[in-house]
Amino acid sequence: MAGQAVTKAQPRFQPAAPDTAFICNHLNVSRQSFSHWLNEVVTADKQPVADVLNALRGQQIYGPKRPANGVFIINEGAIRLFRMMADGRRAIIRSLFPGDLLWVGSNDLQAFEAEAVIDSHLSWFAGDIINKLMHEAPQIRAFLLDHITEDLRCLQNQLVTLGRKLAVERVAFFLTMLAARQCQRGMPIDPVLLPMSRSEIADFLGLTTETVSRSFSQLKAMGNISAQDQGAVHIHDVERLASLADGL
Amino acid sequence: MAGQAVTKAQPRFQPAAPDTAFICNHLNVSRQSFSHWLNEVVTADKQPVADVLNALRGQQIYGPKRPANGVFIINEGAIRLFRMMADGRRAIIRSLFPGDLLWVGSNDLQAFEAEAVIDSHLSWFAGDIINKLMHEAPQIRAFLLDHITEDLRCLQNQLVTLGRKLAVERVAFFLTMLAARQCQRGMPIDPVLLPMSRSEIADFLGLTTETVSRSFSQLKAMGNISAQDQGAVHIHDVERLASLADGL
DNA sequence: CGTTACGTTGAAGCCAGTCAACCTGGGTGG
DNA sequence: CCACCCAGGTTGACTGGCTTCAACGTAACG
Repeated sequence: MAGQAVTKAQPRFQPAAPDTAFICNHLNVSRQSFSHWLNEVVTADKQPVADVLNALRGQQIYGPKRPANGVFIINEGAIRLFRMMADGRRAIIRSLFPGDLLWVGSNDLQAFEAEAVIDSHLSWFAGDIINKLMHEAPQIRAFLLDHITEDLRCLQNQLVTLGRKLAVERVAFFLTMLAARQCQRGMPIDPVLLPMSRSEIADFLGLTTETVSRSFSQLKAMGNISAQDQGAVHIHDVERLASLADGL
Repeated sequence: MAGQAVTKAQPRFQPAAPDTAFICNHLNVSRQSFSHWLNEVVTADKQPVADVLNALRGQQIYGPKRPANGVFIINEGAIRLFRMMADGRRAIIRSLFPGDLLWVGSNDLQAFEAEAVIDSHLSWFAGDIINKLMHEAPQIRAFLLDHITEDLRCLQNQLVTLGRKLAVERVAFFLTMLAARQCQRGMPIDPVLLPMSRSEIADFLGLTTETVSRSFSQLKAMGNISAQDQGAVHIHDVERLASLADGL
């Protein structure tokens, strides 16, 4: 189940910075398509700048054993960022969906691991390429910075949730967030898809599977959500669920 | 107690980007002095690029009412980033000390407030100035990016702490972190200074003042720390405290 | 010397964790 | 095809760690 090496379409994980000549037309594109556009960037001799990676369900994408410096873009699938404590406690730091970015710092080896929740497809941009892109294309720099500050805000929301919210509020927050991200990606909001198990949700919200399950039931009983199967949920009133998540 | 307007030494909170001509010599300086060095950056006509702000204890520095886009640098004092929930629950997201940076995103109004824990002194760099700096001085860009990824890692640590750790482990984590930051800033490690009250620590760790107090007592009883007065703590064995924080 | 804010300690209550039983659906093999 | 297994989800009963409520101690300040 847990990760072997990832299948790599092209074998250059950390190549020397190519002489990039960018297609810097039509840059006023929306957020999620910008990620997609980045994948089209090529060098002067028409070589793609990004490394393409395919990761099967459960495979490790990044870990302490593999220090690096650069940015992943998630094209398809779902990625989880997590950290294990010595005694087996797991904390899921973030879930990444198509269009999301994953920064991997250079300083010291990172304190988290990343693996595929479902079969996924990603691109890797090495640090020096990112540097070059940020230097030569201000729009890309702005995009990357926007994204990283968005990540910060997201983590701040999670901190408030883990620090001060009750179980039901946490689950309500989780569903609201999933719904928001889903429509941010241009998908319909009605069936909110849960591409992860209860124990993943639990480790994400700082709860146990049982408590997550109970909170789901409670939300159903209160008439906030209903579920056909256990991988999809229908939210009756998004506003109401959101204010429930904020303790109102 | 809670914030009036901050005293501003120079009255341009969001000025037009000046024609910056930078002193880009001697850039191989260490982390904390780099922040200090940034304050020395001037425009072509010798005007300082940064806005200087003084904030008294308890004054608000940034809030939802004051949307902006740029970077604060903390020169002196201590700043807390926090979020209030509607019913009064408070979550402290981060404490900032001299040398730390505070990014304020542009997209939508931020979901946190910042205020001075003790009398503080900061610099403000508006978004367009930051942009210009990042474009013209790659070292500054690298420094800023390093700092923001460091922030991310820090928030990730907090998430693990709030999500999966017991009360004593949280306090141990807190003290370890303070100690680390203190020696990162070139200060002696021996008396770890606590420039905040128990209720601040509580809101930072997702606990109550009582539980924080009990955990301190427990750490004393276990022989991990000792305290002369309640604003300074002596850690007997930093390694041991750190591993305690990791649940070992 | 009283007041006030903050910290500590104790006792009781509650929310979420733990343990366990049961259910369901999907895969396997007889 | 059905019996069987197994992993994941739900629900119930009990436990435990943190919160809540409350009393007391202590230091700063007028």
